[in-house]
Amino acid sequence: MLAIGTLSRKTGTKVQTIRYYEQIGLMNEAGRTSGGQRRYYVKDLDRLAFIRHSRQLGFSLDSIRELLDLSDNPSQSCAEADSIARRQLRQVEQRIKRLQALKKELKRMVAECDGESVAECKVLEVLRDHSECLTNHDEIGA
Amino acid sequence: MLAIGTLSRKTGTKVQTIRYYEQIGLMNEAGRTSGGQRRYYVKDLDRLAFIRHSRQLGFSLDSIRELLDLSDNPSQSCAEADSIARRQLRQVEQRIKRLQALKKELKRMVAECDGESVAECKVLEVLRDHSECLTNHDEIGA
DNA sequence: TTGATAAGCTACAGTGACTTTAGATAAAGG
DNA sequence: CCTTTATCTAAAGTCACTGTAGCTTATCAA
Repeated sequence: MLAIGTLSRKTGTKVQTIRYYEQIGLMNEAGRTSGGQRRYYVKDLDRLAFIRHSRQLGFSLDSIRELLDLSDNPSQSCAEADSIARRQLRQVEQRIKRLQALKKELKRMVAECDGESVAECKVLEVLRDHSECLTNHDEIGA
Repeated sequence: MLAIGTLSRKTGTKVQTIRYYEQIGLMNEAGRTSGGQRRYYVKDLDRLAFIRHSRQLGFSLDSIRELLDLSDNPSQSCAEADSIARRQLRQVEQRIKRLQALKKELKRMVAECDGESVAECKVLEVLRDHSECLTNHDEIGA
C-alpha cells in the first residue's frame, strides 16, 4: 500500500493535485487507513502516471478522461483514441503557427527600437497602431 | 461620446471584458449618463485598442499595465518598454520550442497507430509508458 | 513510552483572463 | 407609447491547478 507522498514523488505530481484528481473523479476514491490517510495500489500509480504523461503532452483533463475510458475497455476500436490524439496534434500545430507569427512581430518590434525616449519608442508605437503590423494575429489565446 | 457597445465593435472586445478591464483598473472609470450607462472619449478607445493589441501579441495584463504607464509618461527612456518586449519574445520562443517537441511526439504516436483494437493501441501505449518517448517534455504548461 | 518530526488531513481562497447567467433598467426608433 | 436593442449589476463558472491555515496521524530514535 502506497501513501500519497509516494505517488507524488514517483510521478512528480503535487499531493494537492492528486487529491484534486480524486475530487473531480479522474482518480478513484482511495482506500483509507484507520486514521483517515489515503492508501494506494500500484494500479492507482499507473493511472496517475498515465494522467500526468497525457498532461505533459498537452491533453486536456476532458480528453484524458476519454482516453482513460478507452484504456479501461480494451475490446473497443482504437479509432477513438487515434482521433483524440490527432485533434491534439492539430491544436498544437495551430498554436505553433500563431506563436511563430507573434515571434516575428515581436522581433521586428525590438529590432527597430533604438533606446530613444518613450516618445519615439517603436515598441509602444506598434502597440498603439495595429496597422503597423505585418500579420493579423486576430485571435487571442488561440 | 461613445457607448460601450461602440468600443466593443471597434476593438473586437466583448462588452463584459471592457467592464472587467475597468474593474481591475486597466481602463479608467468611465463617465456615466444620467441613467447610469458608461460613455467614453476617443482616448479611451485608443487605450482599449492598445490593450487589445498587446493581448493579441501575448502580453500579460501586468505587462500591459507597465507598458501603459510608460506610454503615459513620454519623457522616460524607452529601455523599459524594450525589455518588456524582449522578455515577451523569449517567452514566445520557449513556448514554440516546447510545442515543437510535443508535436514531434504526437506525430509519432498517431503515425504508429494502425487502427487495431485498443489492446494494441500505440497511442494509449505511449501514454501509459513514458519511456517510449523520445523527449522528456517534463514541465506541464511551460 | 515519549517526543520530535514528517507527512497527511479538510476546507476554502486565489490564480489569469476572462465568460456566462440572471434579472433588471435605459435608450433609441417608429 | 411601444417595442426592440443595449446596457446595467452582481455573482458564479471556466481550466487546471496552487497556496494557506489549522489541525491530526504515522514513523522512528532515544
